[in-house]
Amino acid sequence: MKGQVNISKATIDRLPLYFRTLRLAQDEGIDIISSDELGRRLGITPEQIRKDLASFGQFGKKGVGYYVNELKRNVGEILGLNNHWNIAVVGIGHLGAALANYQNFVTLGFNLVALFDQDPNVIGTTVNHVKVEDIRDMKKIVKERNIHIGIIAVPAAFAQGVADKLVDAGVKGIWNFAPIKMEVPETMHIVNEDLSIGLSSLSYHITRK
Amino acid sequence: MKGQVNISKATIDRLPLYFRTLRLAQDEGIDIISSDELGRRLGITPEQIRKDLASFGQFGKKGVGYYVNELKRNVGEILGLNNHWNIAVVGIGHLGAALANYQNFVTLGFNLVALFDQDPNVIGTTVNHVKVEDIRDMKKIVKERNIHIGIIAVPAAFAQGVADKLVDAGVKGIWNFAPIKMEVPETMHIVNEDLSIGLSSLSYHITRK
DNA sequence: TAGATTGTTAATCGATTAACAATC
DNA sequence: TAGATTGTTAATCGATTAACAATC
Repeated sequence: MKGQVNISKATIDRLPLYFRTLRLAQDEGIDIISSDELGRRLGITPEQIRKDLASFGQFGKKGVGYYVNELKRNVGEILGLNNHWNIAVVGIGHLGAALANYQNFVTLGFNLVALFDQDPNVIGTTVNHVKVEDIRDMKKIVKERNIHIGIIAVPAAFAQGVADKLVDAGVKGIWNFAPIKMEVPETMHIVNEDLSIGLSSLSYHITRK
Repeated sequence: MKGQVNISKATIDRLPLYFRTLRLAQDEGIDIISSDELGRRLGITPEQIRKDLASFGQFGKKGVGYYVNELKRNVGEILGLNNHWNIAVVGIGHLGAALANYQNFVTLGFNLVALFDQDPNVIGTTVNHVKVEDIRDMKKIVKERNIHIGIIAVPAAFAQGVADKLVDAGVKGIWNFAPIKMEVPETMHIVNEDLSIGLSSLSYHITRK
C-alpha cells in the first residue's frame, strides 16, 4: 500500500462494491477478473476501477487482470473487514430489529454482539439470537465485549444522548440512522445514513420526467 | 426557478436536509433564517447553502435572510414532495416491515398504499395498518392505487425479478435496497440504497485511526 | 445611514475520463 | 511475438470555496 494520501470518499465508497462483486465472482469459481468485467458487473468504468485500486497498491497483472482471491483479500484488508469489528445496535424498534437481522453484515465480517434499548418491554427479548439489554448497562457491556461500533437506531430526539453514551463508553465509530446532525468529538468517526435523502431525490427526479 | 440545467447530485441530496431543518425551525416558531444559521444547524457552509438554493431561484431577501415558511414550501416543491407520491414496499421481511413503519416518510408527504410479498404466511397480515398482498397481484394494484414508487426490500436473488415487475406495472421510480446492480430501462429512475457502504466505510476509517 | 445578508462571479480544489507506456 | 490489460500521467469535467457587489 502506498502513502495513501488523498483517497477520495467516492473511492472508499466504491470499495465495498468491489469487495461484494469479487465475493460473487469467487462463488462462481472465477479465478481472474479484468477491470472491464468488474466494471461491466457494477456499472462503473474500468478506468475508474483501476484508478481506485491503484491508489492502494499494484494488485493486478498487466495483460492478465486481477486474481479474484488475492484482490478480494486486499480490498477486504483495505476496508479493515479482517478486523471483524464487534457491533451493537442501540434502539430495537422496527429499524433496529431489521439491522440486527441484516445478513449482509455477517458476510462483511462484522459480529453483532449486543443490542440495547430503554423500554422495559423490549429489554430481555431476543432478536436474531442476541438478547436486548438495558441501555443503562451500555458502558459496562461495551468494555466487556470490546464493542467497536455503535449503531444508532433510536428516534431523533434521543439520538444525541445515545451518541454521548457511546462516545463515553469508548466505541471507535458510530453509524447513525437518526436524521439529525450529531455533535461528537472530532476524533470520533461517524457515518450518517439518512434514508430520507434517497426517497426525496427519487421524488425530485420523477417530478421532472 | 431557472433553467435548472446542471444541478449537481450533491445539491439535490442536500435539499432534503434543508427541508427537514426548515420544518424544525417552523416548529420552533422561527420566521426568518439566514444561510449562516441553516449552515450552523446542518454542518454545511452558508456559501454552499446559498449556492444550492440560488440554482433554483431567488428565495431570500438580501440583508434579511430566508422566510422559513416560504423557503420550506419552495424546497418541498423543488423536491416534488407536494405530489404526495403513492409508495409500495415489496418484500415484507425485517427491512421491508421497518420501512413500512418508517414515520419520516409520512413527514415528507409520501403515502404508503400497498405492501407485497410472495410468502403465503406473510400475505394477509397487516403492517402499519396496510395489508400485505400477493406479489402476483402487483400490476393490477399498482394501476388501481396509482402507485408511483416501488421500494424493493427482497433478497438480492429476487430483486431483479421484482424490478422487472415494477417496471412492467408502470411505476415512475424504484428505491432499491437489494445489494445488486439492477437492469432497468434508461427512462426508469432508480435510487440504490446500499447499507453495506456506510458500515464498510466506517470500518475503513476506524482501521486507520 | 450602517449593518447584515443574499446571489453571483471568479478561483480553487477534487474527481473522473482519456490516453498510452509498460509489461504480462 | 502479438494481443491484452494494468498502472499512471495528463486533460477534462464538476463541485466547493472565496470574494464581493447588490440591496434590504
